[in-house]
This record gives sequence, C-alpha cells and structure tokens, in this order.
Amino acid sequence: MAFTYEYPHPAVTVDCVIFGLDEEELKILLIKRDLEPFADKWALPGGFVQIEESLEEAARRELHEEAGVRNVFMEQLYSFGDVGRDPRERVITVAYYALVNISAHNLQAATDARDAAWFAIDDLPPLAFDHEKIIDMALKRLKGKVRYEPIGFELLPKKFTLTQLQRLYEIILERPLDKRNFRKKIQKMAILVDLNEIQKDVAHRAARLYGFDEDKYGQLIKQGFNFEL
Amino acid sequence: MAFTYEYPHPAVTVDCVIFGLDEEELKILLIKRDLEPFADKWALPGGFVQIEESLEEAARRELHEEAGVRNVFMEQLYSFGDVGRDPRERVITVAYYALVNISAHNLQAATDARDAAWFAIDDLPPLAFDHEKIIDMALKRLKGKVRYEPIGFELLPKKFTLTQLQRLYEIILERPLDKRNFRKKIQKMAILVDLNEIQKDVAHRAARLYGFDEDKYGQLIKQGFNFEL
DNA sequence: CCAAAAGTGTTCACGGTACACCCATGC
DNA sequence: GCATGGGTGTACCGTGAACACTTTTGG
Repeated sequence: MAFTYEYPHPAVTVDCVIFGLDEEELKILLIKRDLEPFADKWALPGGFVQIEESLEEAARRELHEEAGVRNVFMEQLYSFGDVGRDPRERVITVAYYALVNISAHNLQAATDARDAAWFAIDDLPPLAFDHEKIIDMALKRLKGKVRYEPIGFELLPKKFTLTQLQRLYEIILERPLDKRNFRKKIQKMAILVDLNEIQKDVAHRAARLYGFDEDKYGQLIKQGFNFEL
Repeated sequence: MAFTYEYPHPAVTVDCVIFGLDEEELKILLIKRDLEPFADKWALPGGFVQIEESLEEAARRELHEEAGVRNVFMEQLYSFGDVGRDPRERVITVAYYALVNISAHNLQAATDARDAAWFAIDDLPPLAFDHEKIIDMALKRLKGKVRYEPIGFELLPKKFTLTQLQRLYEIILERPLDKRNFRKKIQKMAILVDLNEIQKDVAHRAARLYGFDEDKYGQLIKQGFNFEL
C-alpha cells in the first residue's frame, strides 16, 4: 500500500516530555530506542501522528502506549521542524509536556516491552535526535508556568503536606523558599482543602494532609483571581 | 510528478498573525482568498512548508511573499492539527505571530497581486478555516507576553514618545494606565535612550523622542533584570 | 490667549521578605 | 529524652496606586 501526493509531504510526529518528581529531584521519563536511527540512544516517548487523529490525541495515545501514562496534565510545548533533525526523511515534531505523579504511575506498565527509565533532569544520558533541545525548552516552560498557574500539584500525590509542596517549588525553581512566608501565601489563596488527615508511619510529628481544590480554583479564576508564587 | 510514501502524510502549513498598531487600535493583516476552499473569505497569510526549509524559514518566506513584510519580530505561537480543519486533506498548521510597525511597512508591497487589508482586532470579517481560533490565541499570547518582555516596541516607529508607548500598552492591555506611574516605571528600567530630539509638526508642545536600547536591555538581562509592566 | 498635550512628586496601603522558637511524635 | 521535622507571628521596607497642576507650543 502506498500514499501519493502531488507535492512532497513531511512526516509529522509527536514527542512527550514527561516530568515526574522524586523526593529530591525533577525527573524525565525516557525510552531506549531499539531501532535505527539512534539505536541504543535514549529518546522521548513519541511517534507518528495518524492521519485520522488530532495532535493532542496522538500525544495522549503515545503517552499511554509508550509510557503507560493516562489521564494526566498535558500541554503543547512547541513544534520543531529543522530540516536535518531526522536523517531518514523530513520530520516535523510537535512536542508536548506532561506532569505525572511518579508514585501513582507504576513504571511497570511502561516497562512492558520497552526499556524505559526515569532520569534526573541534570543527569541525562545521550539523547536521540534534537530531544535535548526539546527537553531544554520544556524545562524552561515548566519553570515559568509553575509560578503563575497551579500545575505543580500534578506532580504530587492527591494528598500532600505543605512541606512536600514547598519542596516541589524549591526543586523546580532551584532556590530555597521561606517556610513561613510560603505557607502564609499558599493558605491565603484558599485553593487548598485541609483534609483533616495526618501522615502515617513517619518518625516524627505527622504533618497535616491537603488537597488541591480544583473547583474552588475555577471559581476564583472567574472572579479575577491570579495564582502567583 | 508525484511523491509516494508507505504511510499517509499530512500536509504542513505555516500561518502568520501579523499585528500592527494604528493610532487608536490593534490591527491584523488579512488576505482575501481567491481560491476554494473558503474563496472570498479573509485568511491569515500563510502557505505550505517546503520540504527543504525549516518552519521559521517558511513563516518568514510567507510573511514576505504574502504580506510584503521583512525583518520583523516573529515567534512561533502554536500548532493546530484538528482532523477536519481543512476540507481538502489533512493539514497541520504551525502558527506564528509577528509584530510590525504599520507606518514603516507600506501596504503597497502586500497589495501587489493580492487583496490584503488591515482589520481592527475587534471588527474582523468572517475568516477561513480555524483562523479565528488562531487569532484568539495570538491575541492572548500578545497580551500576556507584552507585560514581561519588551516586545511592544516592535509595534512602534524607531523613535517614539512616552505617550505613544503608554497608548500602546493601554490598547493591548485594554485598560488605562496612570501617566506618572507609567513614566516612573519605564524610566527606572533604563532601557530607553533619550534621543535628544523632539516631535515636529504637532499643534501643541512637542514631546521628547526615545528609542529602545536593545544592547542595554541584553546586558541588564544578563544581570538578572526582569522587564515587567 | 486659548487649546492641546507634555511633563513632573508625594502620600498611603499592601505585599514581600527576613527572621527564631516551641510542639508533637517515634524510637 | 532526644532527634526530626511540623507549625506559628511580627517588624520593616520597597513597590504599586491614587492623585492635580504647571509648562510649552502652535494656531
């Protein structure tokens, strides 16, 4: 079977930068390529856009098929279309980035057939194609966006402590934050619900658990509220 | 001549949202289509990405060929790839937006063969394809970006008055700004050069002319400076 | 001399930042 | 009882916002 066009058409792929948060570090999920080009190099999960699916559908499909990840925050990042970026043929890729809670998504699913692994953002292996450039951009976007939209919660479990939340921002923004000021600010925004639960199995005073109140946030937005950290 | 692939390939286009600033309004340059589909509807300048040019090259080429615009600020906006967005075949478009100084770019060039015209942003004609959606997004991006990056200057002549600059922000942000506070803030940033010139041919006190000092801005950025209005 | 826009300082309220100690719990 | 992190308030400073009059120029 073959498909013929009057003018040359580039191939179009989607690639996904999947961010996860370890206790200590920001990480990215990569997949080891088994085919040429770049066999044995690590690469972003991704693949060709099917002719009857939208870009977002393609990205979510790849997220699921290649990384075993579903129902997560995902957003288009940028499109990369330099002429030589794929040695086989002209390939334009539309990059997305996703935020997942590592502990909730067991890596099992992802390891099915593929060789997949999380890498610390500042200790990445050699990458295929221009994926390093894509990751750079995704990281910049994350750093910028996390400050004025409440997307950081996507990296945490549903129930989290204020200290975990603070650590998240410290890790992403790469600077220490003052505990009291941080709590004051977050609490004042009133977008967290106190779950009236406390941590279990910790070797010190147990912290209160909170959840992000998406509905409340939506209402506040309508009233002109602006998240900002 | 024909081009054949093992799997179906979408077509890829670029489309450009070209913003310009009139005395009173923010405007967009549109081109009247003479071919189906959407013949006689207005559309964003754009066209197919050639197989041997990058996305940005394609966007700049279209900017020049269709709108007669060169050497302007331009940035990738977003990629639109819904399945039915072009009735002919599957077309994915990578949208860019550009900022031009209307008075410097004579519309002549653009009017060559094409029917091109500037439209006020809140008085657009019926548009082809999903171009309304693209413009919506471009406008949101412009409104957001203008506040924390000094791109507004791209819409003004090289020499401008502080009042012109203030009007620009008032028009884009759609809210009045306080004259004294605005001047205080801009002057403190020290990214303008006082050209020691004044307006000519005005029927009132002539205002001082300023220019945007790109080099100085670059240096400040390196020192951790953040433009913000 | 009148119309039209240019240019210029001060006050107040609020939010950001810096900072240190007691509390609860498990071992 | 000690080690570990949880939780809390206050004082100061800088920035954002509100606000009105004098100056210059052309007609």
